Amino acid sequence: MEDLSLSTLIWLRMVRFVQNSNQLSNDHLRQFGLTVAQFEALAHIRNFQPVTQTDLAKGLTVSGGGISRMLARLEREGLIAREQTWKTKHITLTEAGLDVLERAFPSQLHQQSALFDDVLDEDEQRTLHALMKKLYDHSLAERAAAEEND
Amino acid sequence: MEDLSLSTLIWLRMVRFVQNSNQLSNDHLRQFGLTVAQFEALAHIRNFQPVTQTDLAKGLTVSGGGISRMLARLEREGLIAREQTWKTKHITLTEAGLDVLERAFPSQLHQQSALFDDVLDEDEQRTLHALMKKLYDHSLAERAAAEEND
DNA sequence: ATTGATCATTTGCCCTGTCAACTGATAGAC
DNA sequence: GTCTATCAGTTGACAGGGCAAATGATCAAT
Repeated sequence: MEDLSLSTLIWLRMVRFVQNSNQLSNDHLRQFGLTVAQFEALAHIRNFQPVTQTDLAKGLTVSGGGISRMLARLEREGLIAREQTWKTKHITLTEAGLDVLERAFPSQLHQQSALFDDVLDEDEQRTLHALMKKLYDHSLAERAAAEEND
Repeated sequence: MEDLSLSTLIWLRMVRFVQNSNQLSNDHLRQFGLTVAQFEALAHIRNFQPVTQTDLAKGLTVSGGGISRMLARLEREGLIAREQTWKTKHITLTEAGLDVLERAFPSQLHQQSALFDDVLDEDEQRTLHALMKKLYDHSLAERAAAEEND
């Protein structure tokens, strides 16, 4: 076992934390018949509807293909509607979609926040937020740079 | 758009950062014909071989089913060997597996570390590491608690 | 009007990953 | 010795997601 660098250790903890957190969210959302990805898609649609698939894909950072399939499932289950105008499809929540989102939203956000609030005080959260912003912005720039020379 | 709590903002940034980072790693590892998951599996096997599938699954935090499939692919490509003794299978790297791992390892670790080293100094990394440890440990405890009452 | 270029979306093929049901093998209990 | 509980691993059905090739629809130039 080689000795890992500090950044590698941070990376490992972060990946595992995100995995655990997603797992917990999935367990929690199961009672509403939703997955984390679906919950996030519904929440994003509610905030931006009507929205095109391309914009939704960007907002959720998934590929066009991925969003197409997920929306097909959500449509099949009657949670969203896709209205085609011209060449783009505009996505909106159905009654059922809004209903399940409103039932799931509060407890999901609470469950999610608790993971942070239970162990980090306000100051620590501010610090973490600032650090994550730096990392996130940098990773975005790297992704953009990778796009360029392809 | 509701105003999101600080913890939710941190969460979003962290998830997106991990996504971006994984994507960058996948792009990088493509030249070696590996995915991030495969890279991590090979690295883990090298450090602990010979190792059983169950232990490997625990080490990588994936389910037994998931590890079974991934190892089947790695075996098909000749990167690992599975030796069955009694009821358990012991996994080791093949020559080819060790070779590709040793070619990919340095640049992958470097690429990975750069994401942190480029924007965070030593102090910031120590702070982040400490915060992530708290979060990670807490998420582990929560997962354990969820297991209990099922 | 026809031909192309362009953009949104879909689809085939693949990898990752979960869960639950199933197979095989071993170890005890009788 | 047989029967059963248990444990390692596999497999089917599914969701999530990537990439690349194919569709479809619009728009611009001829």
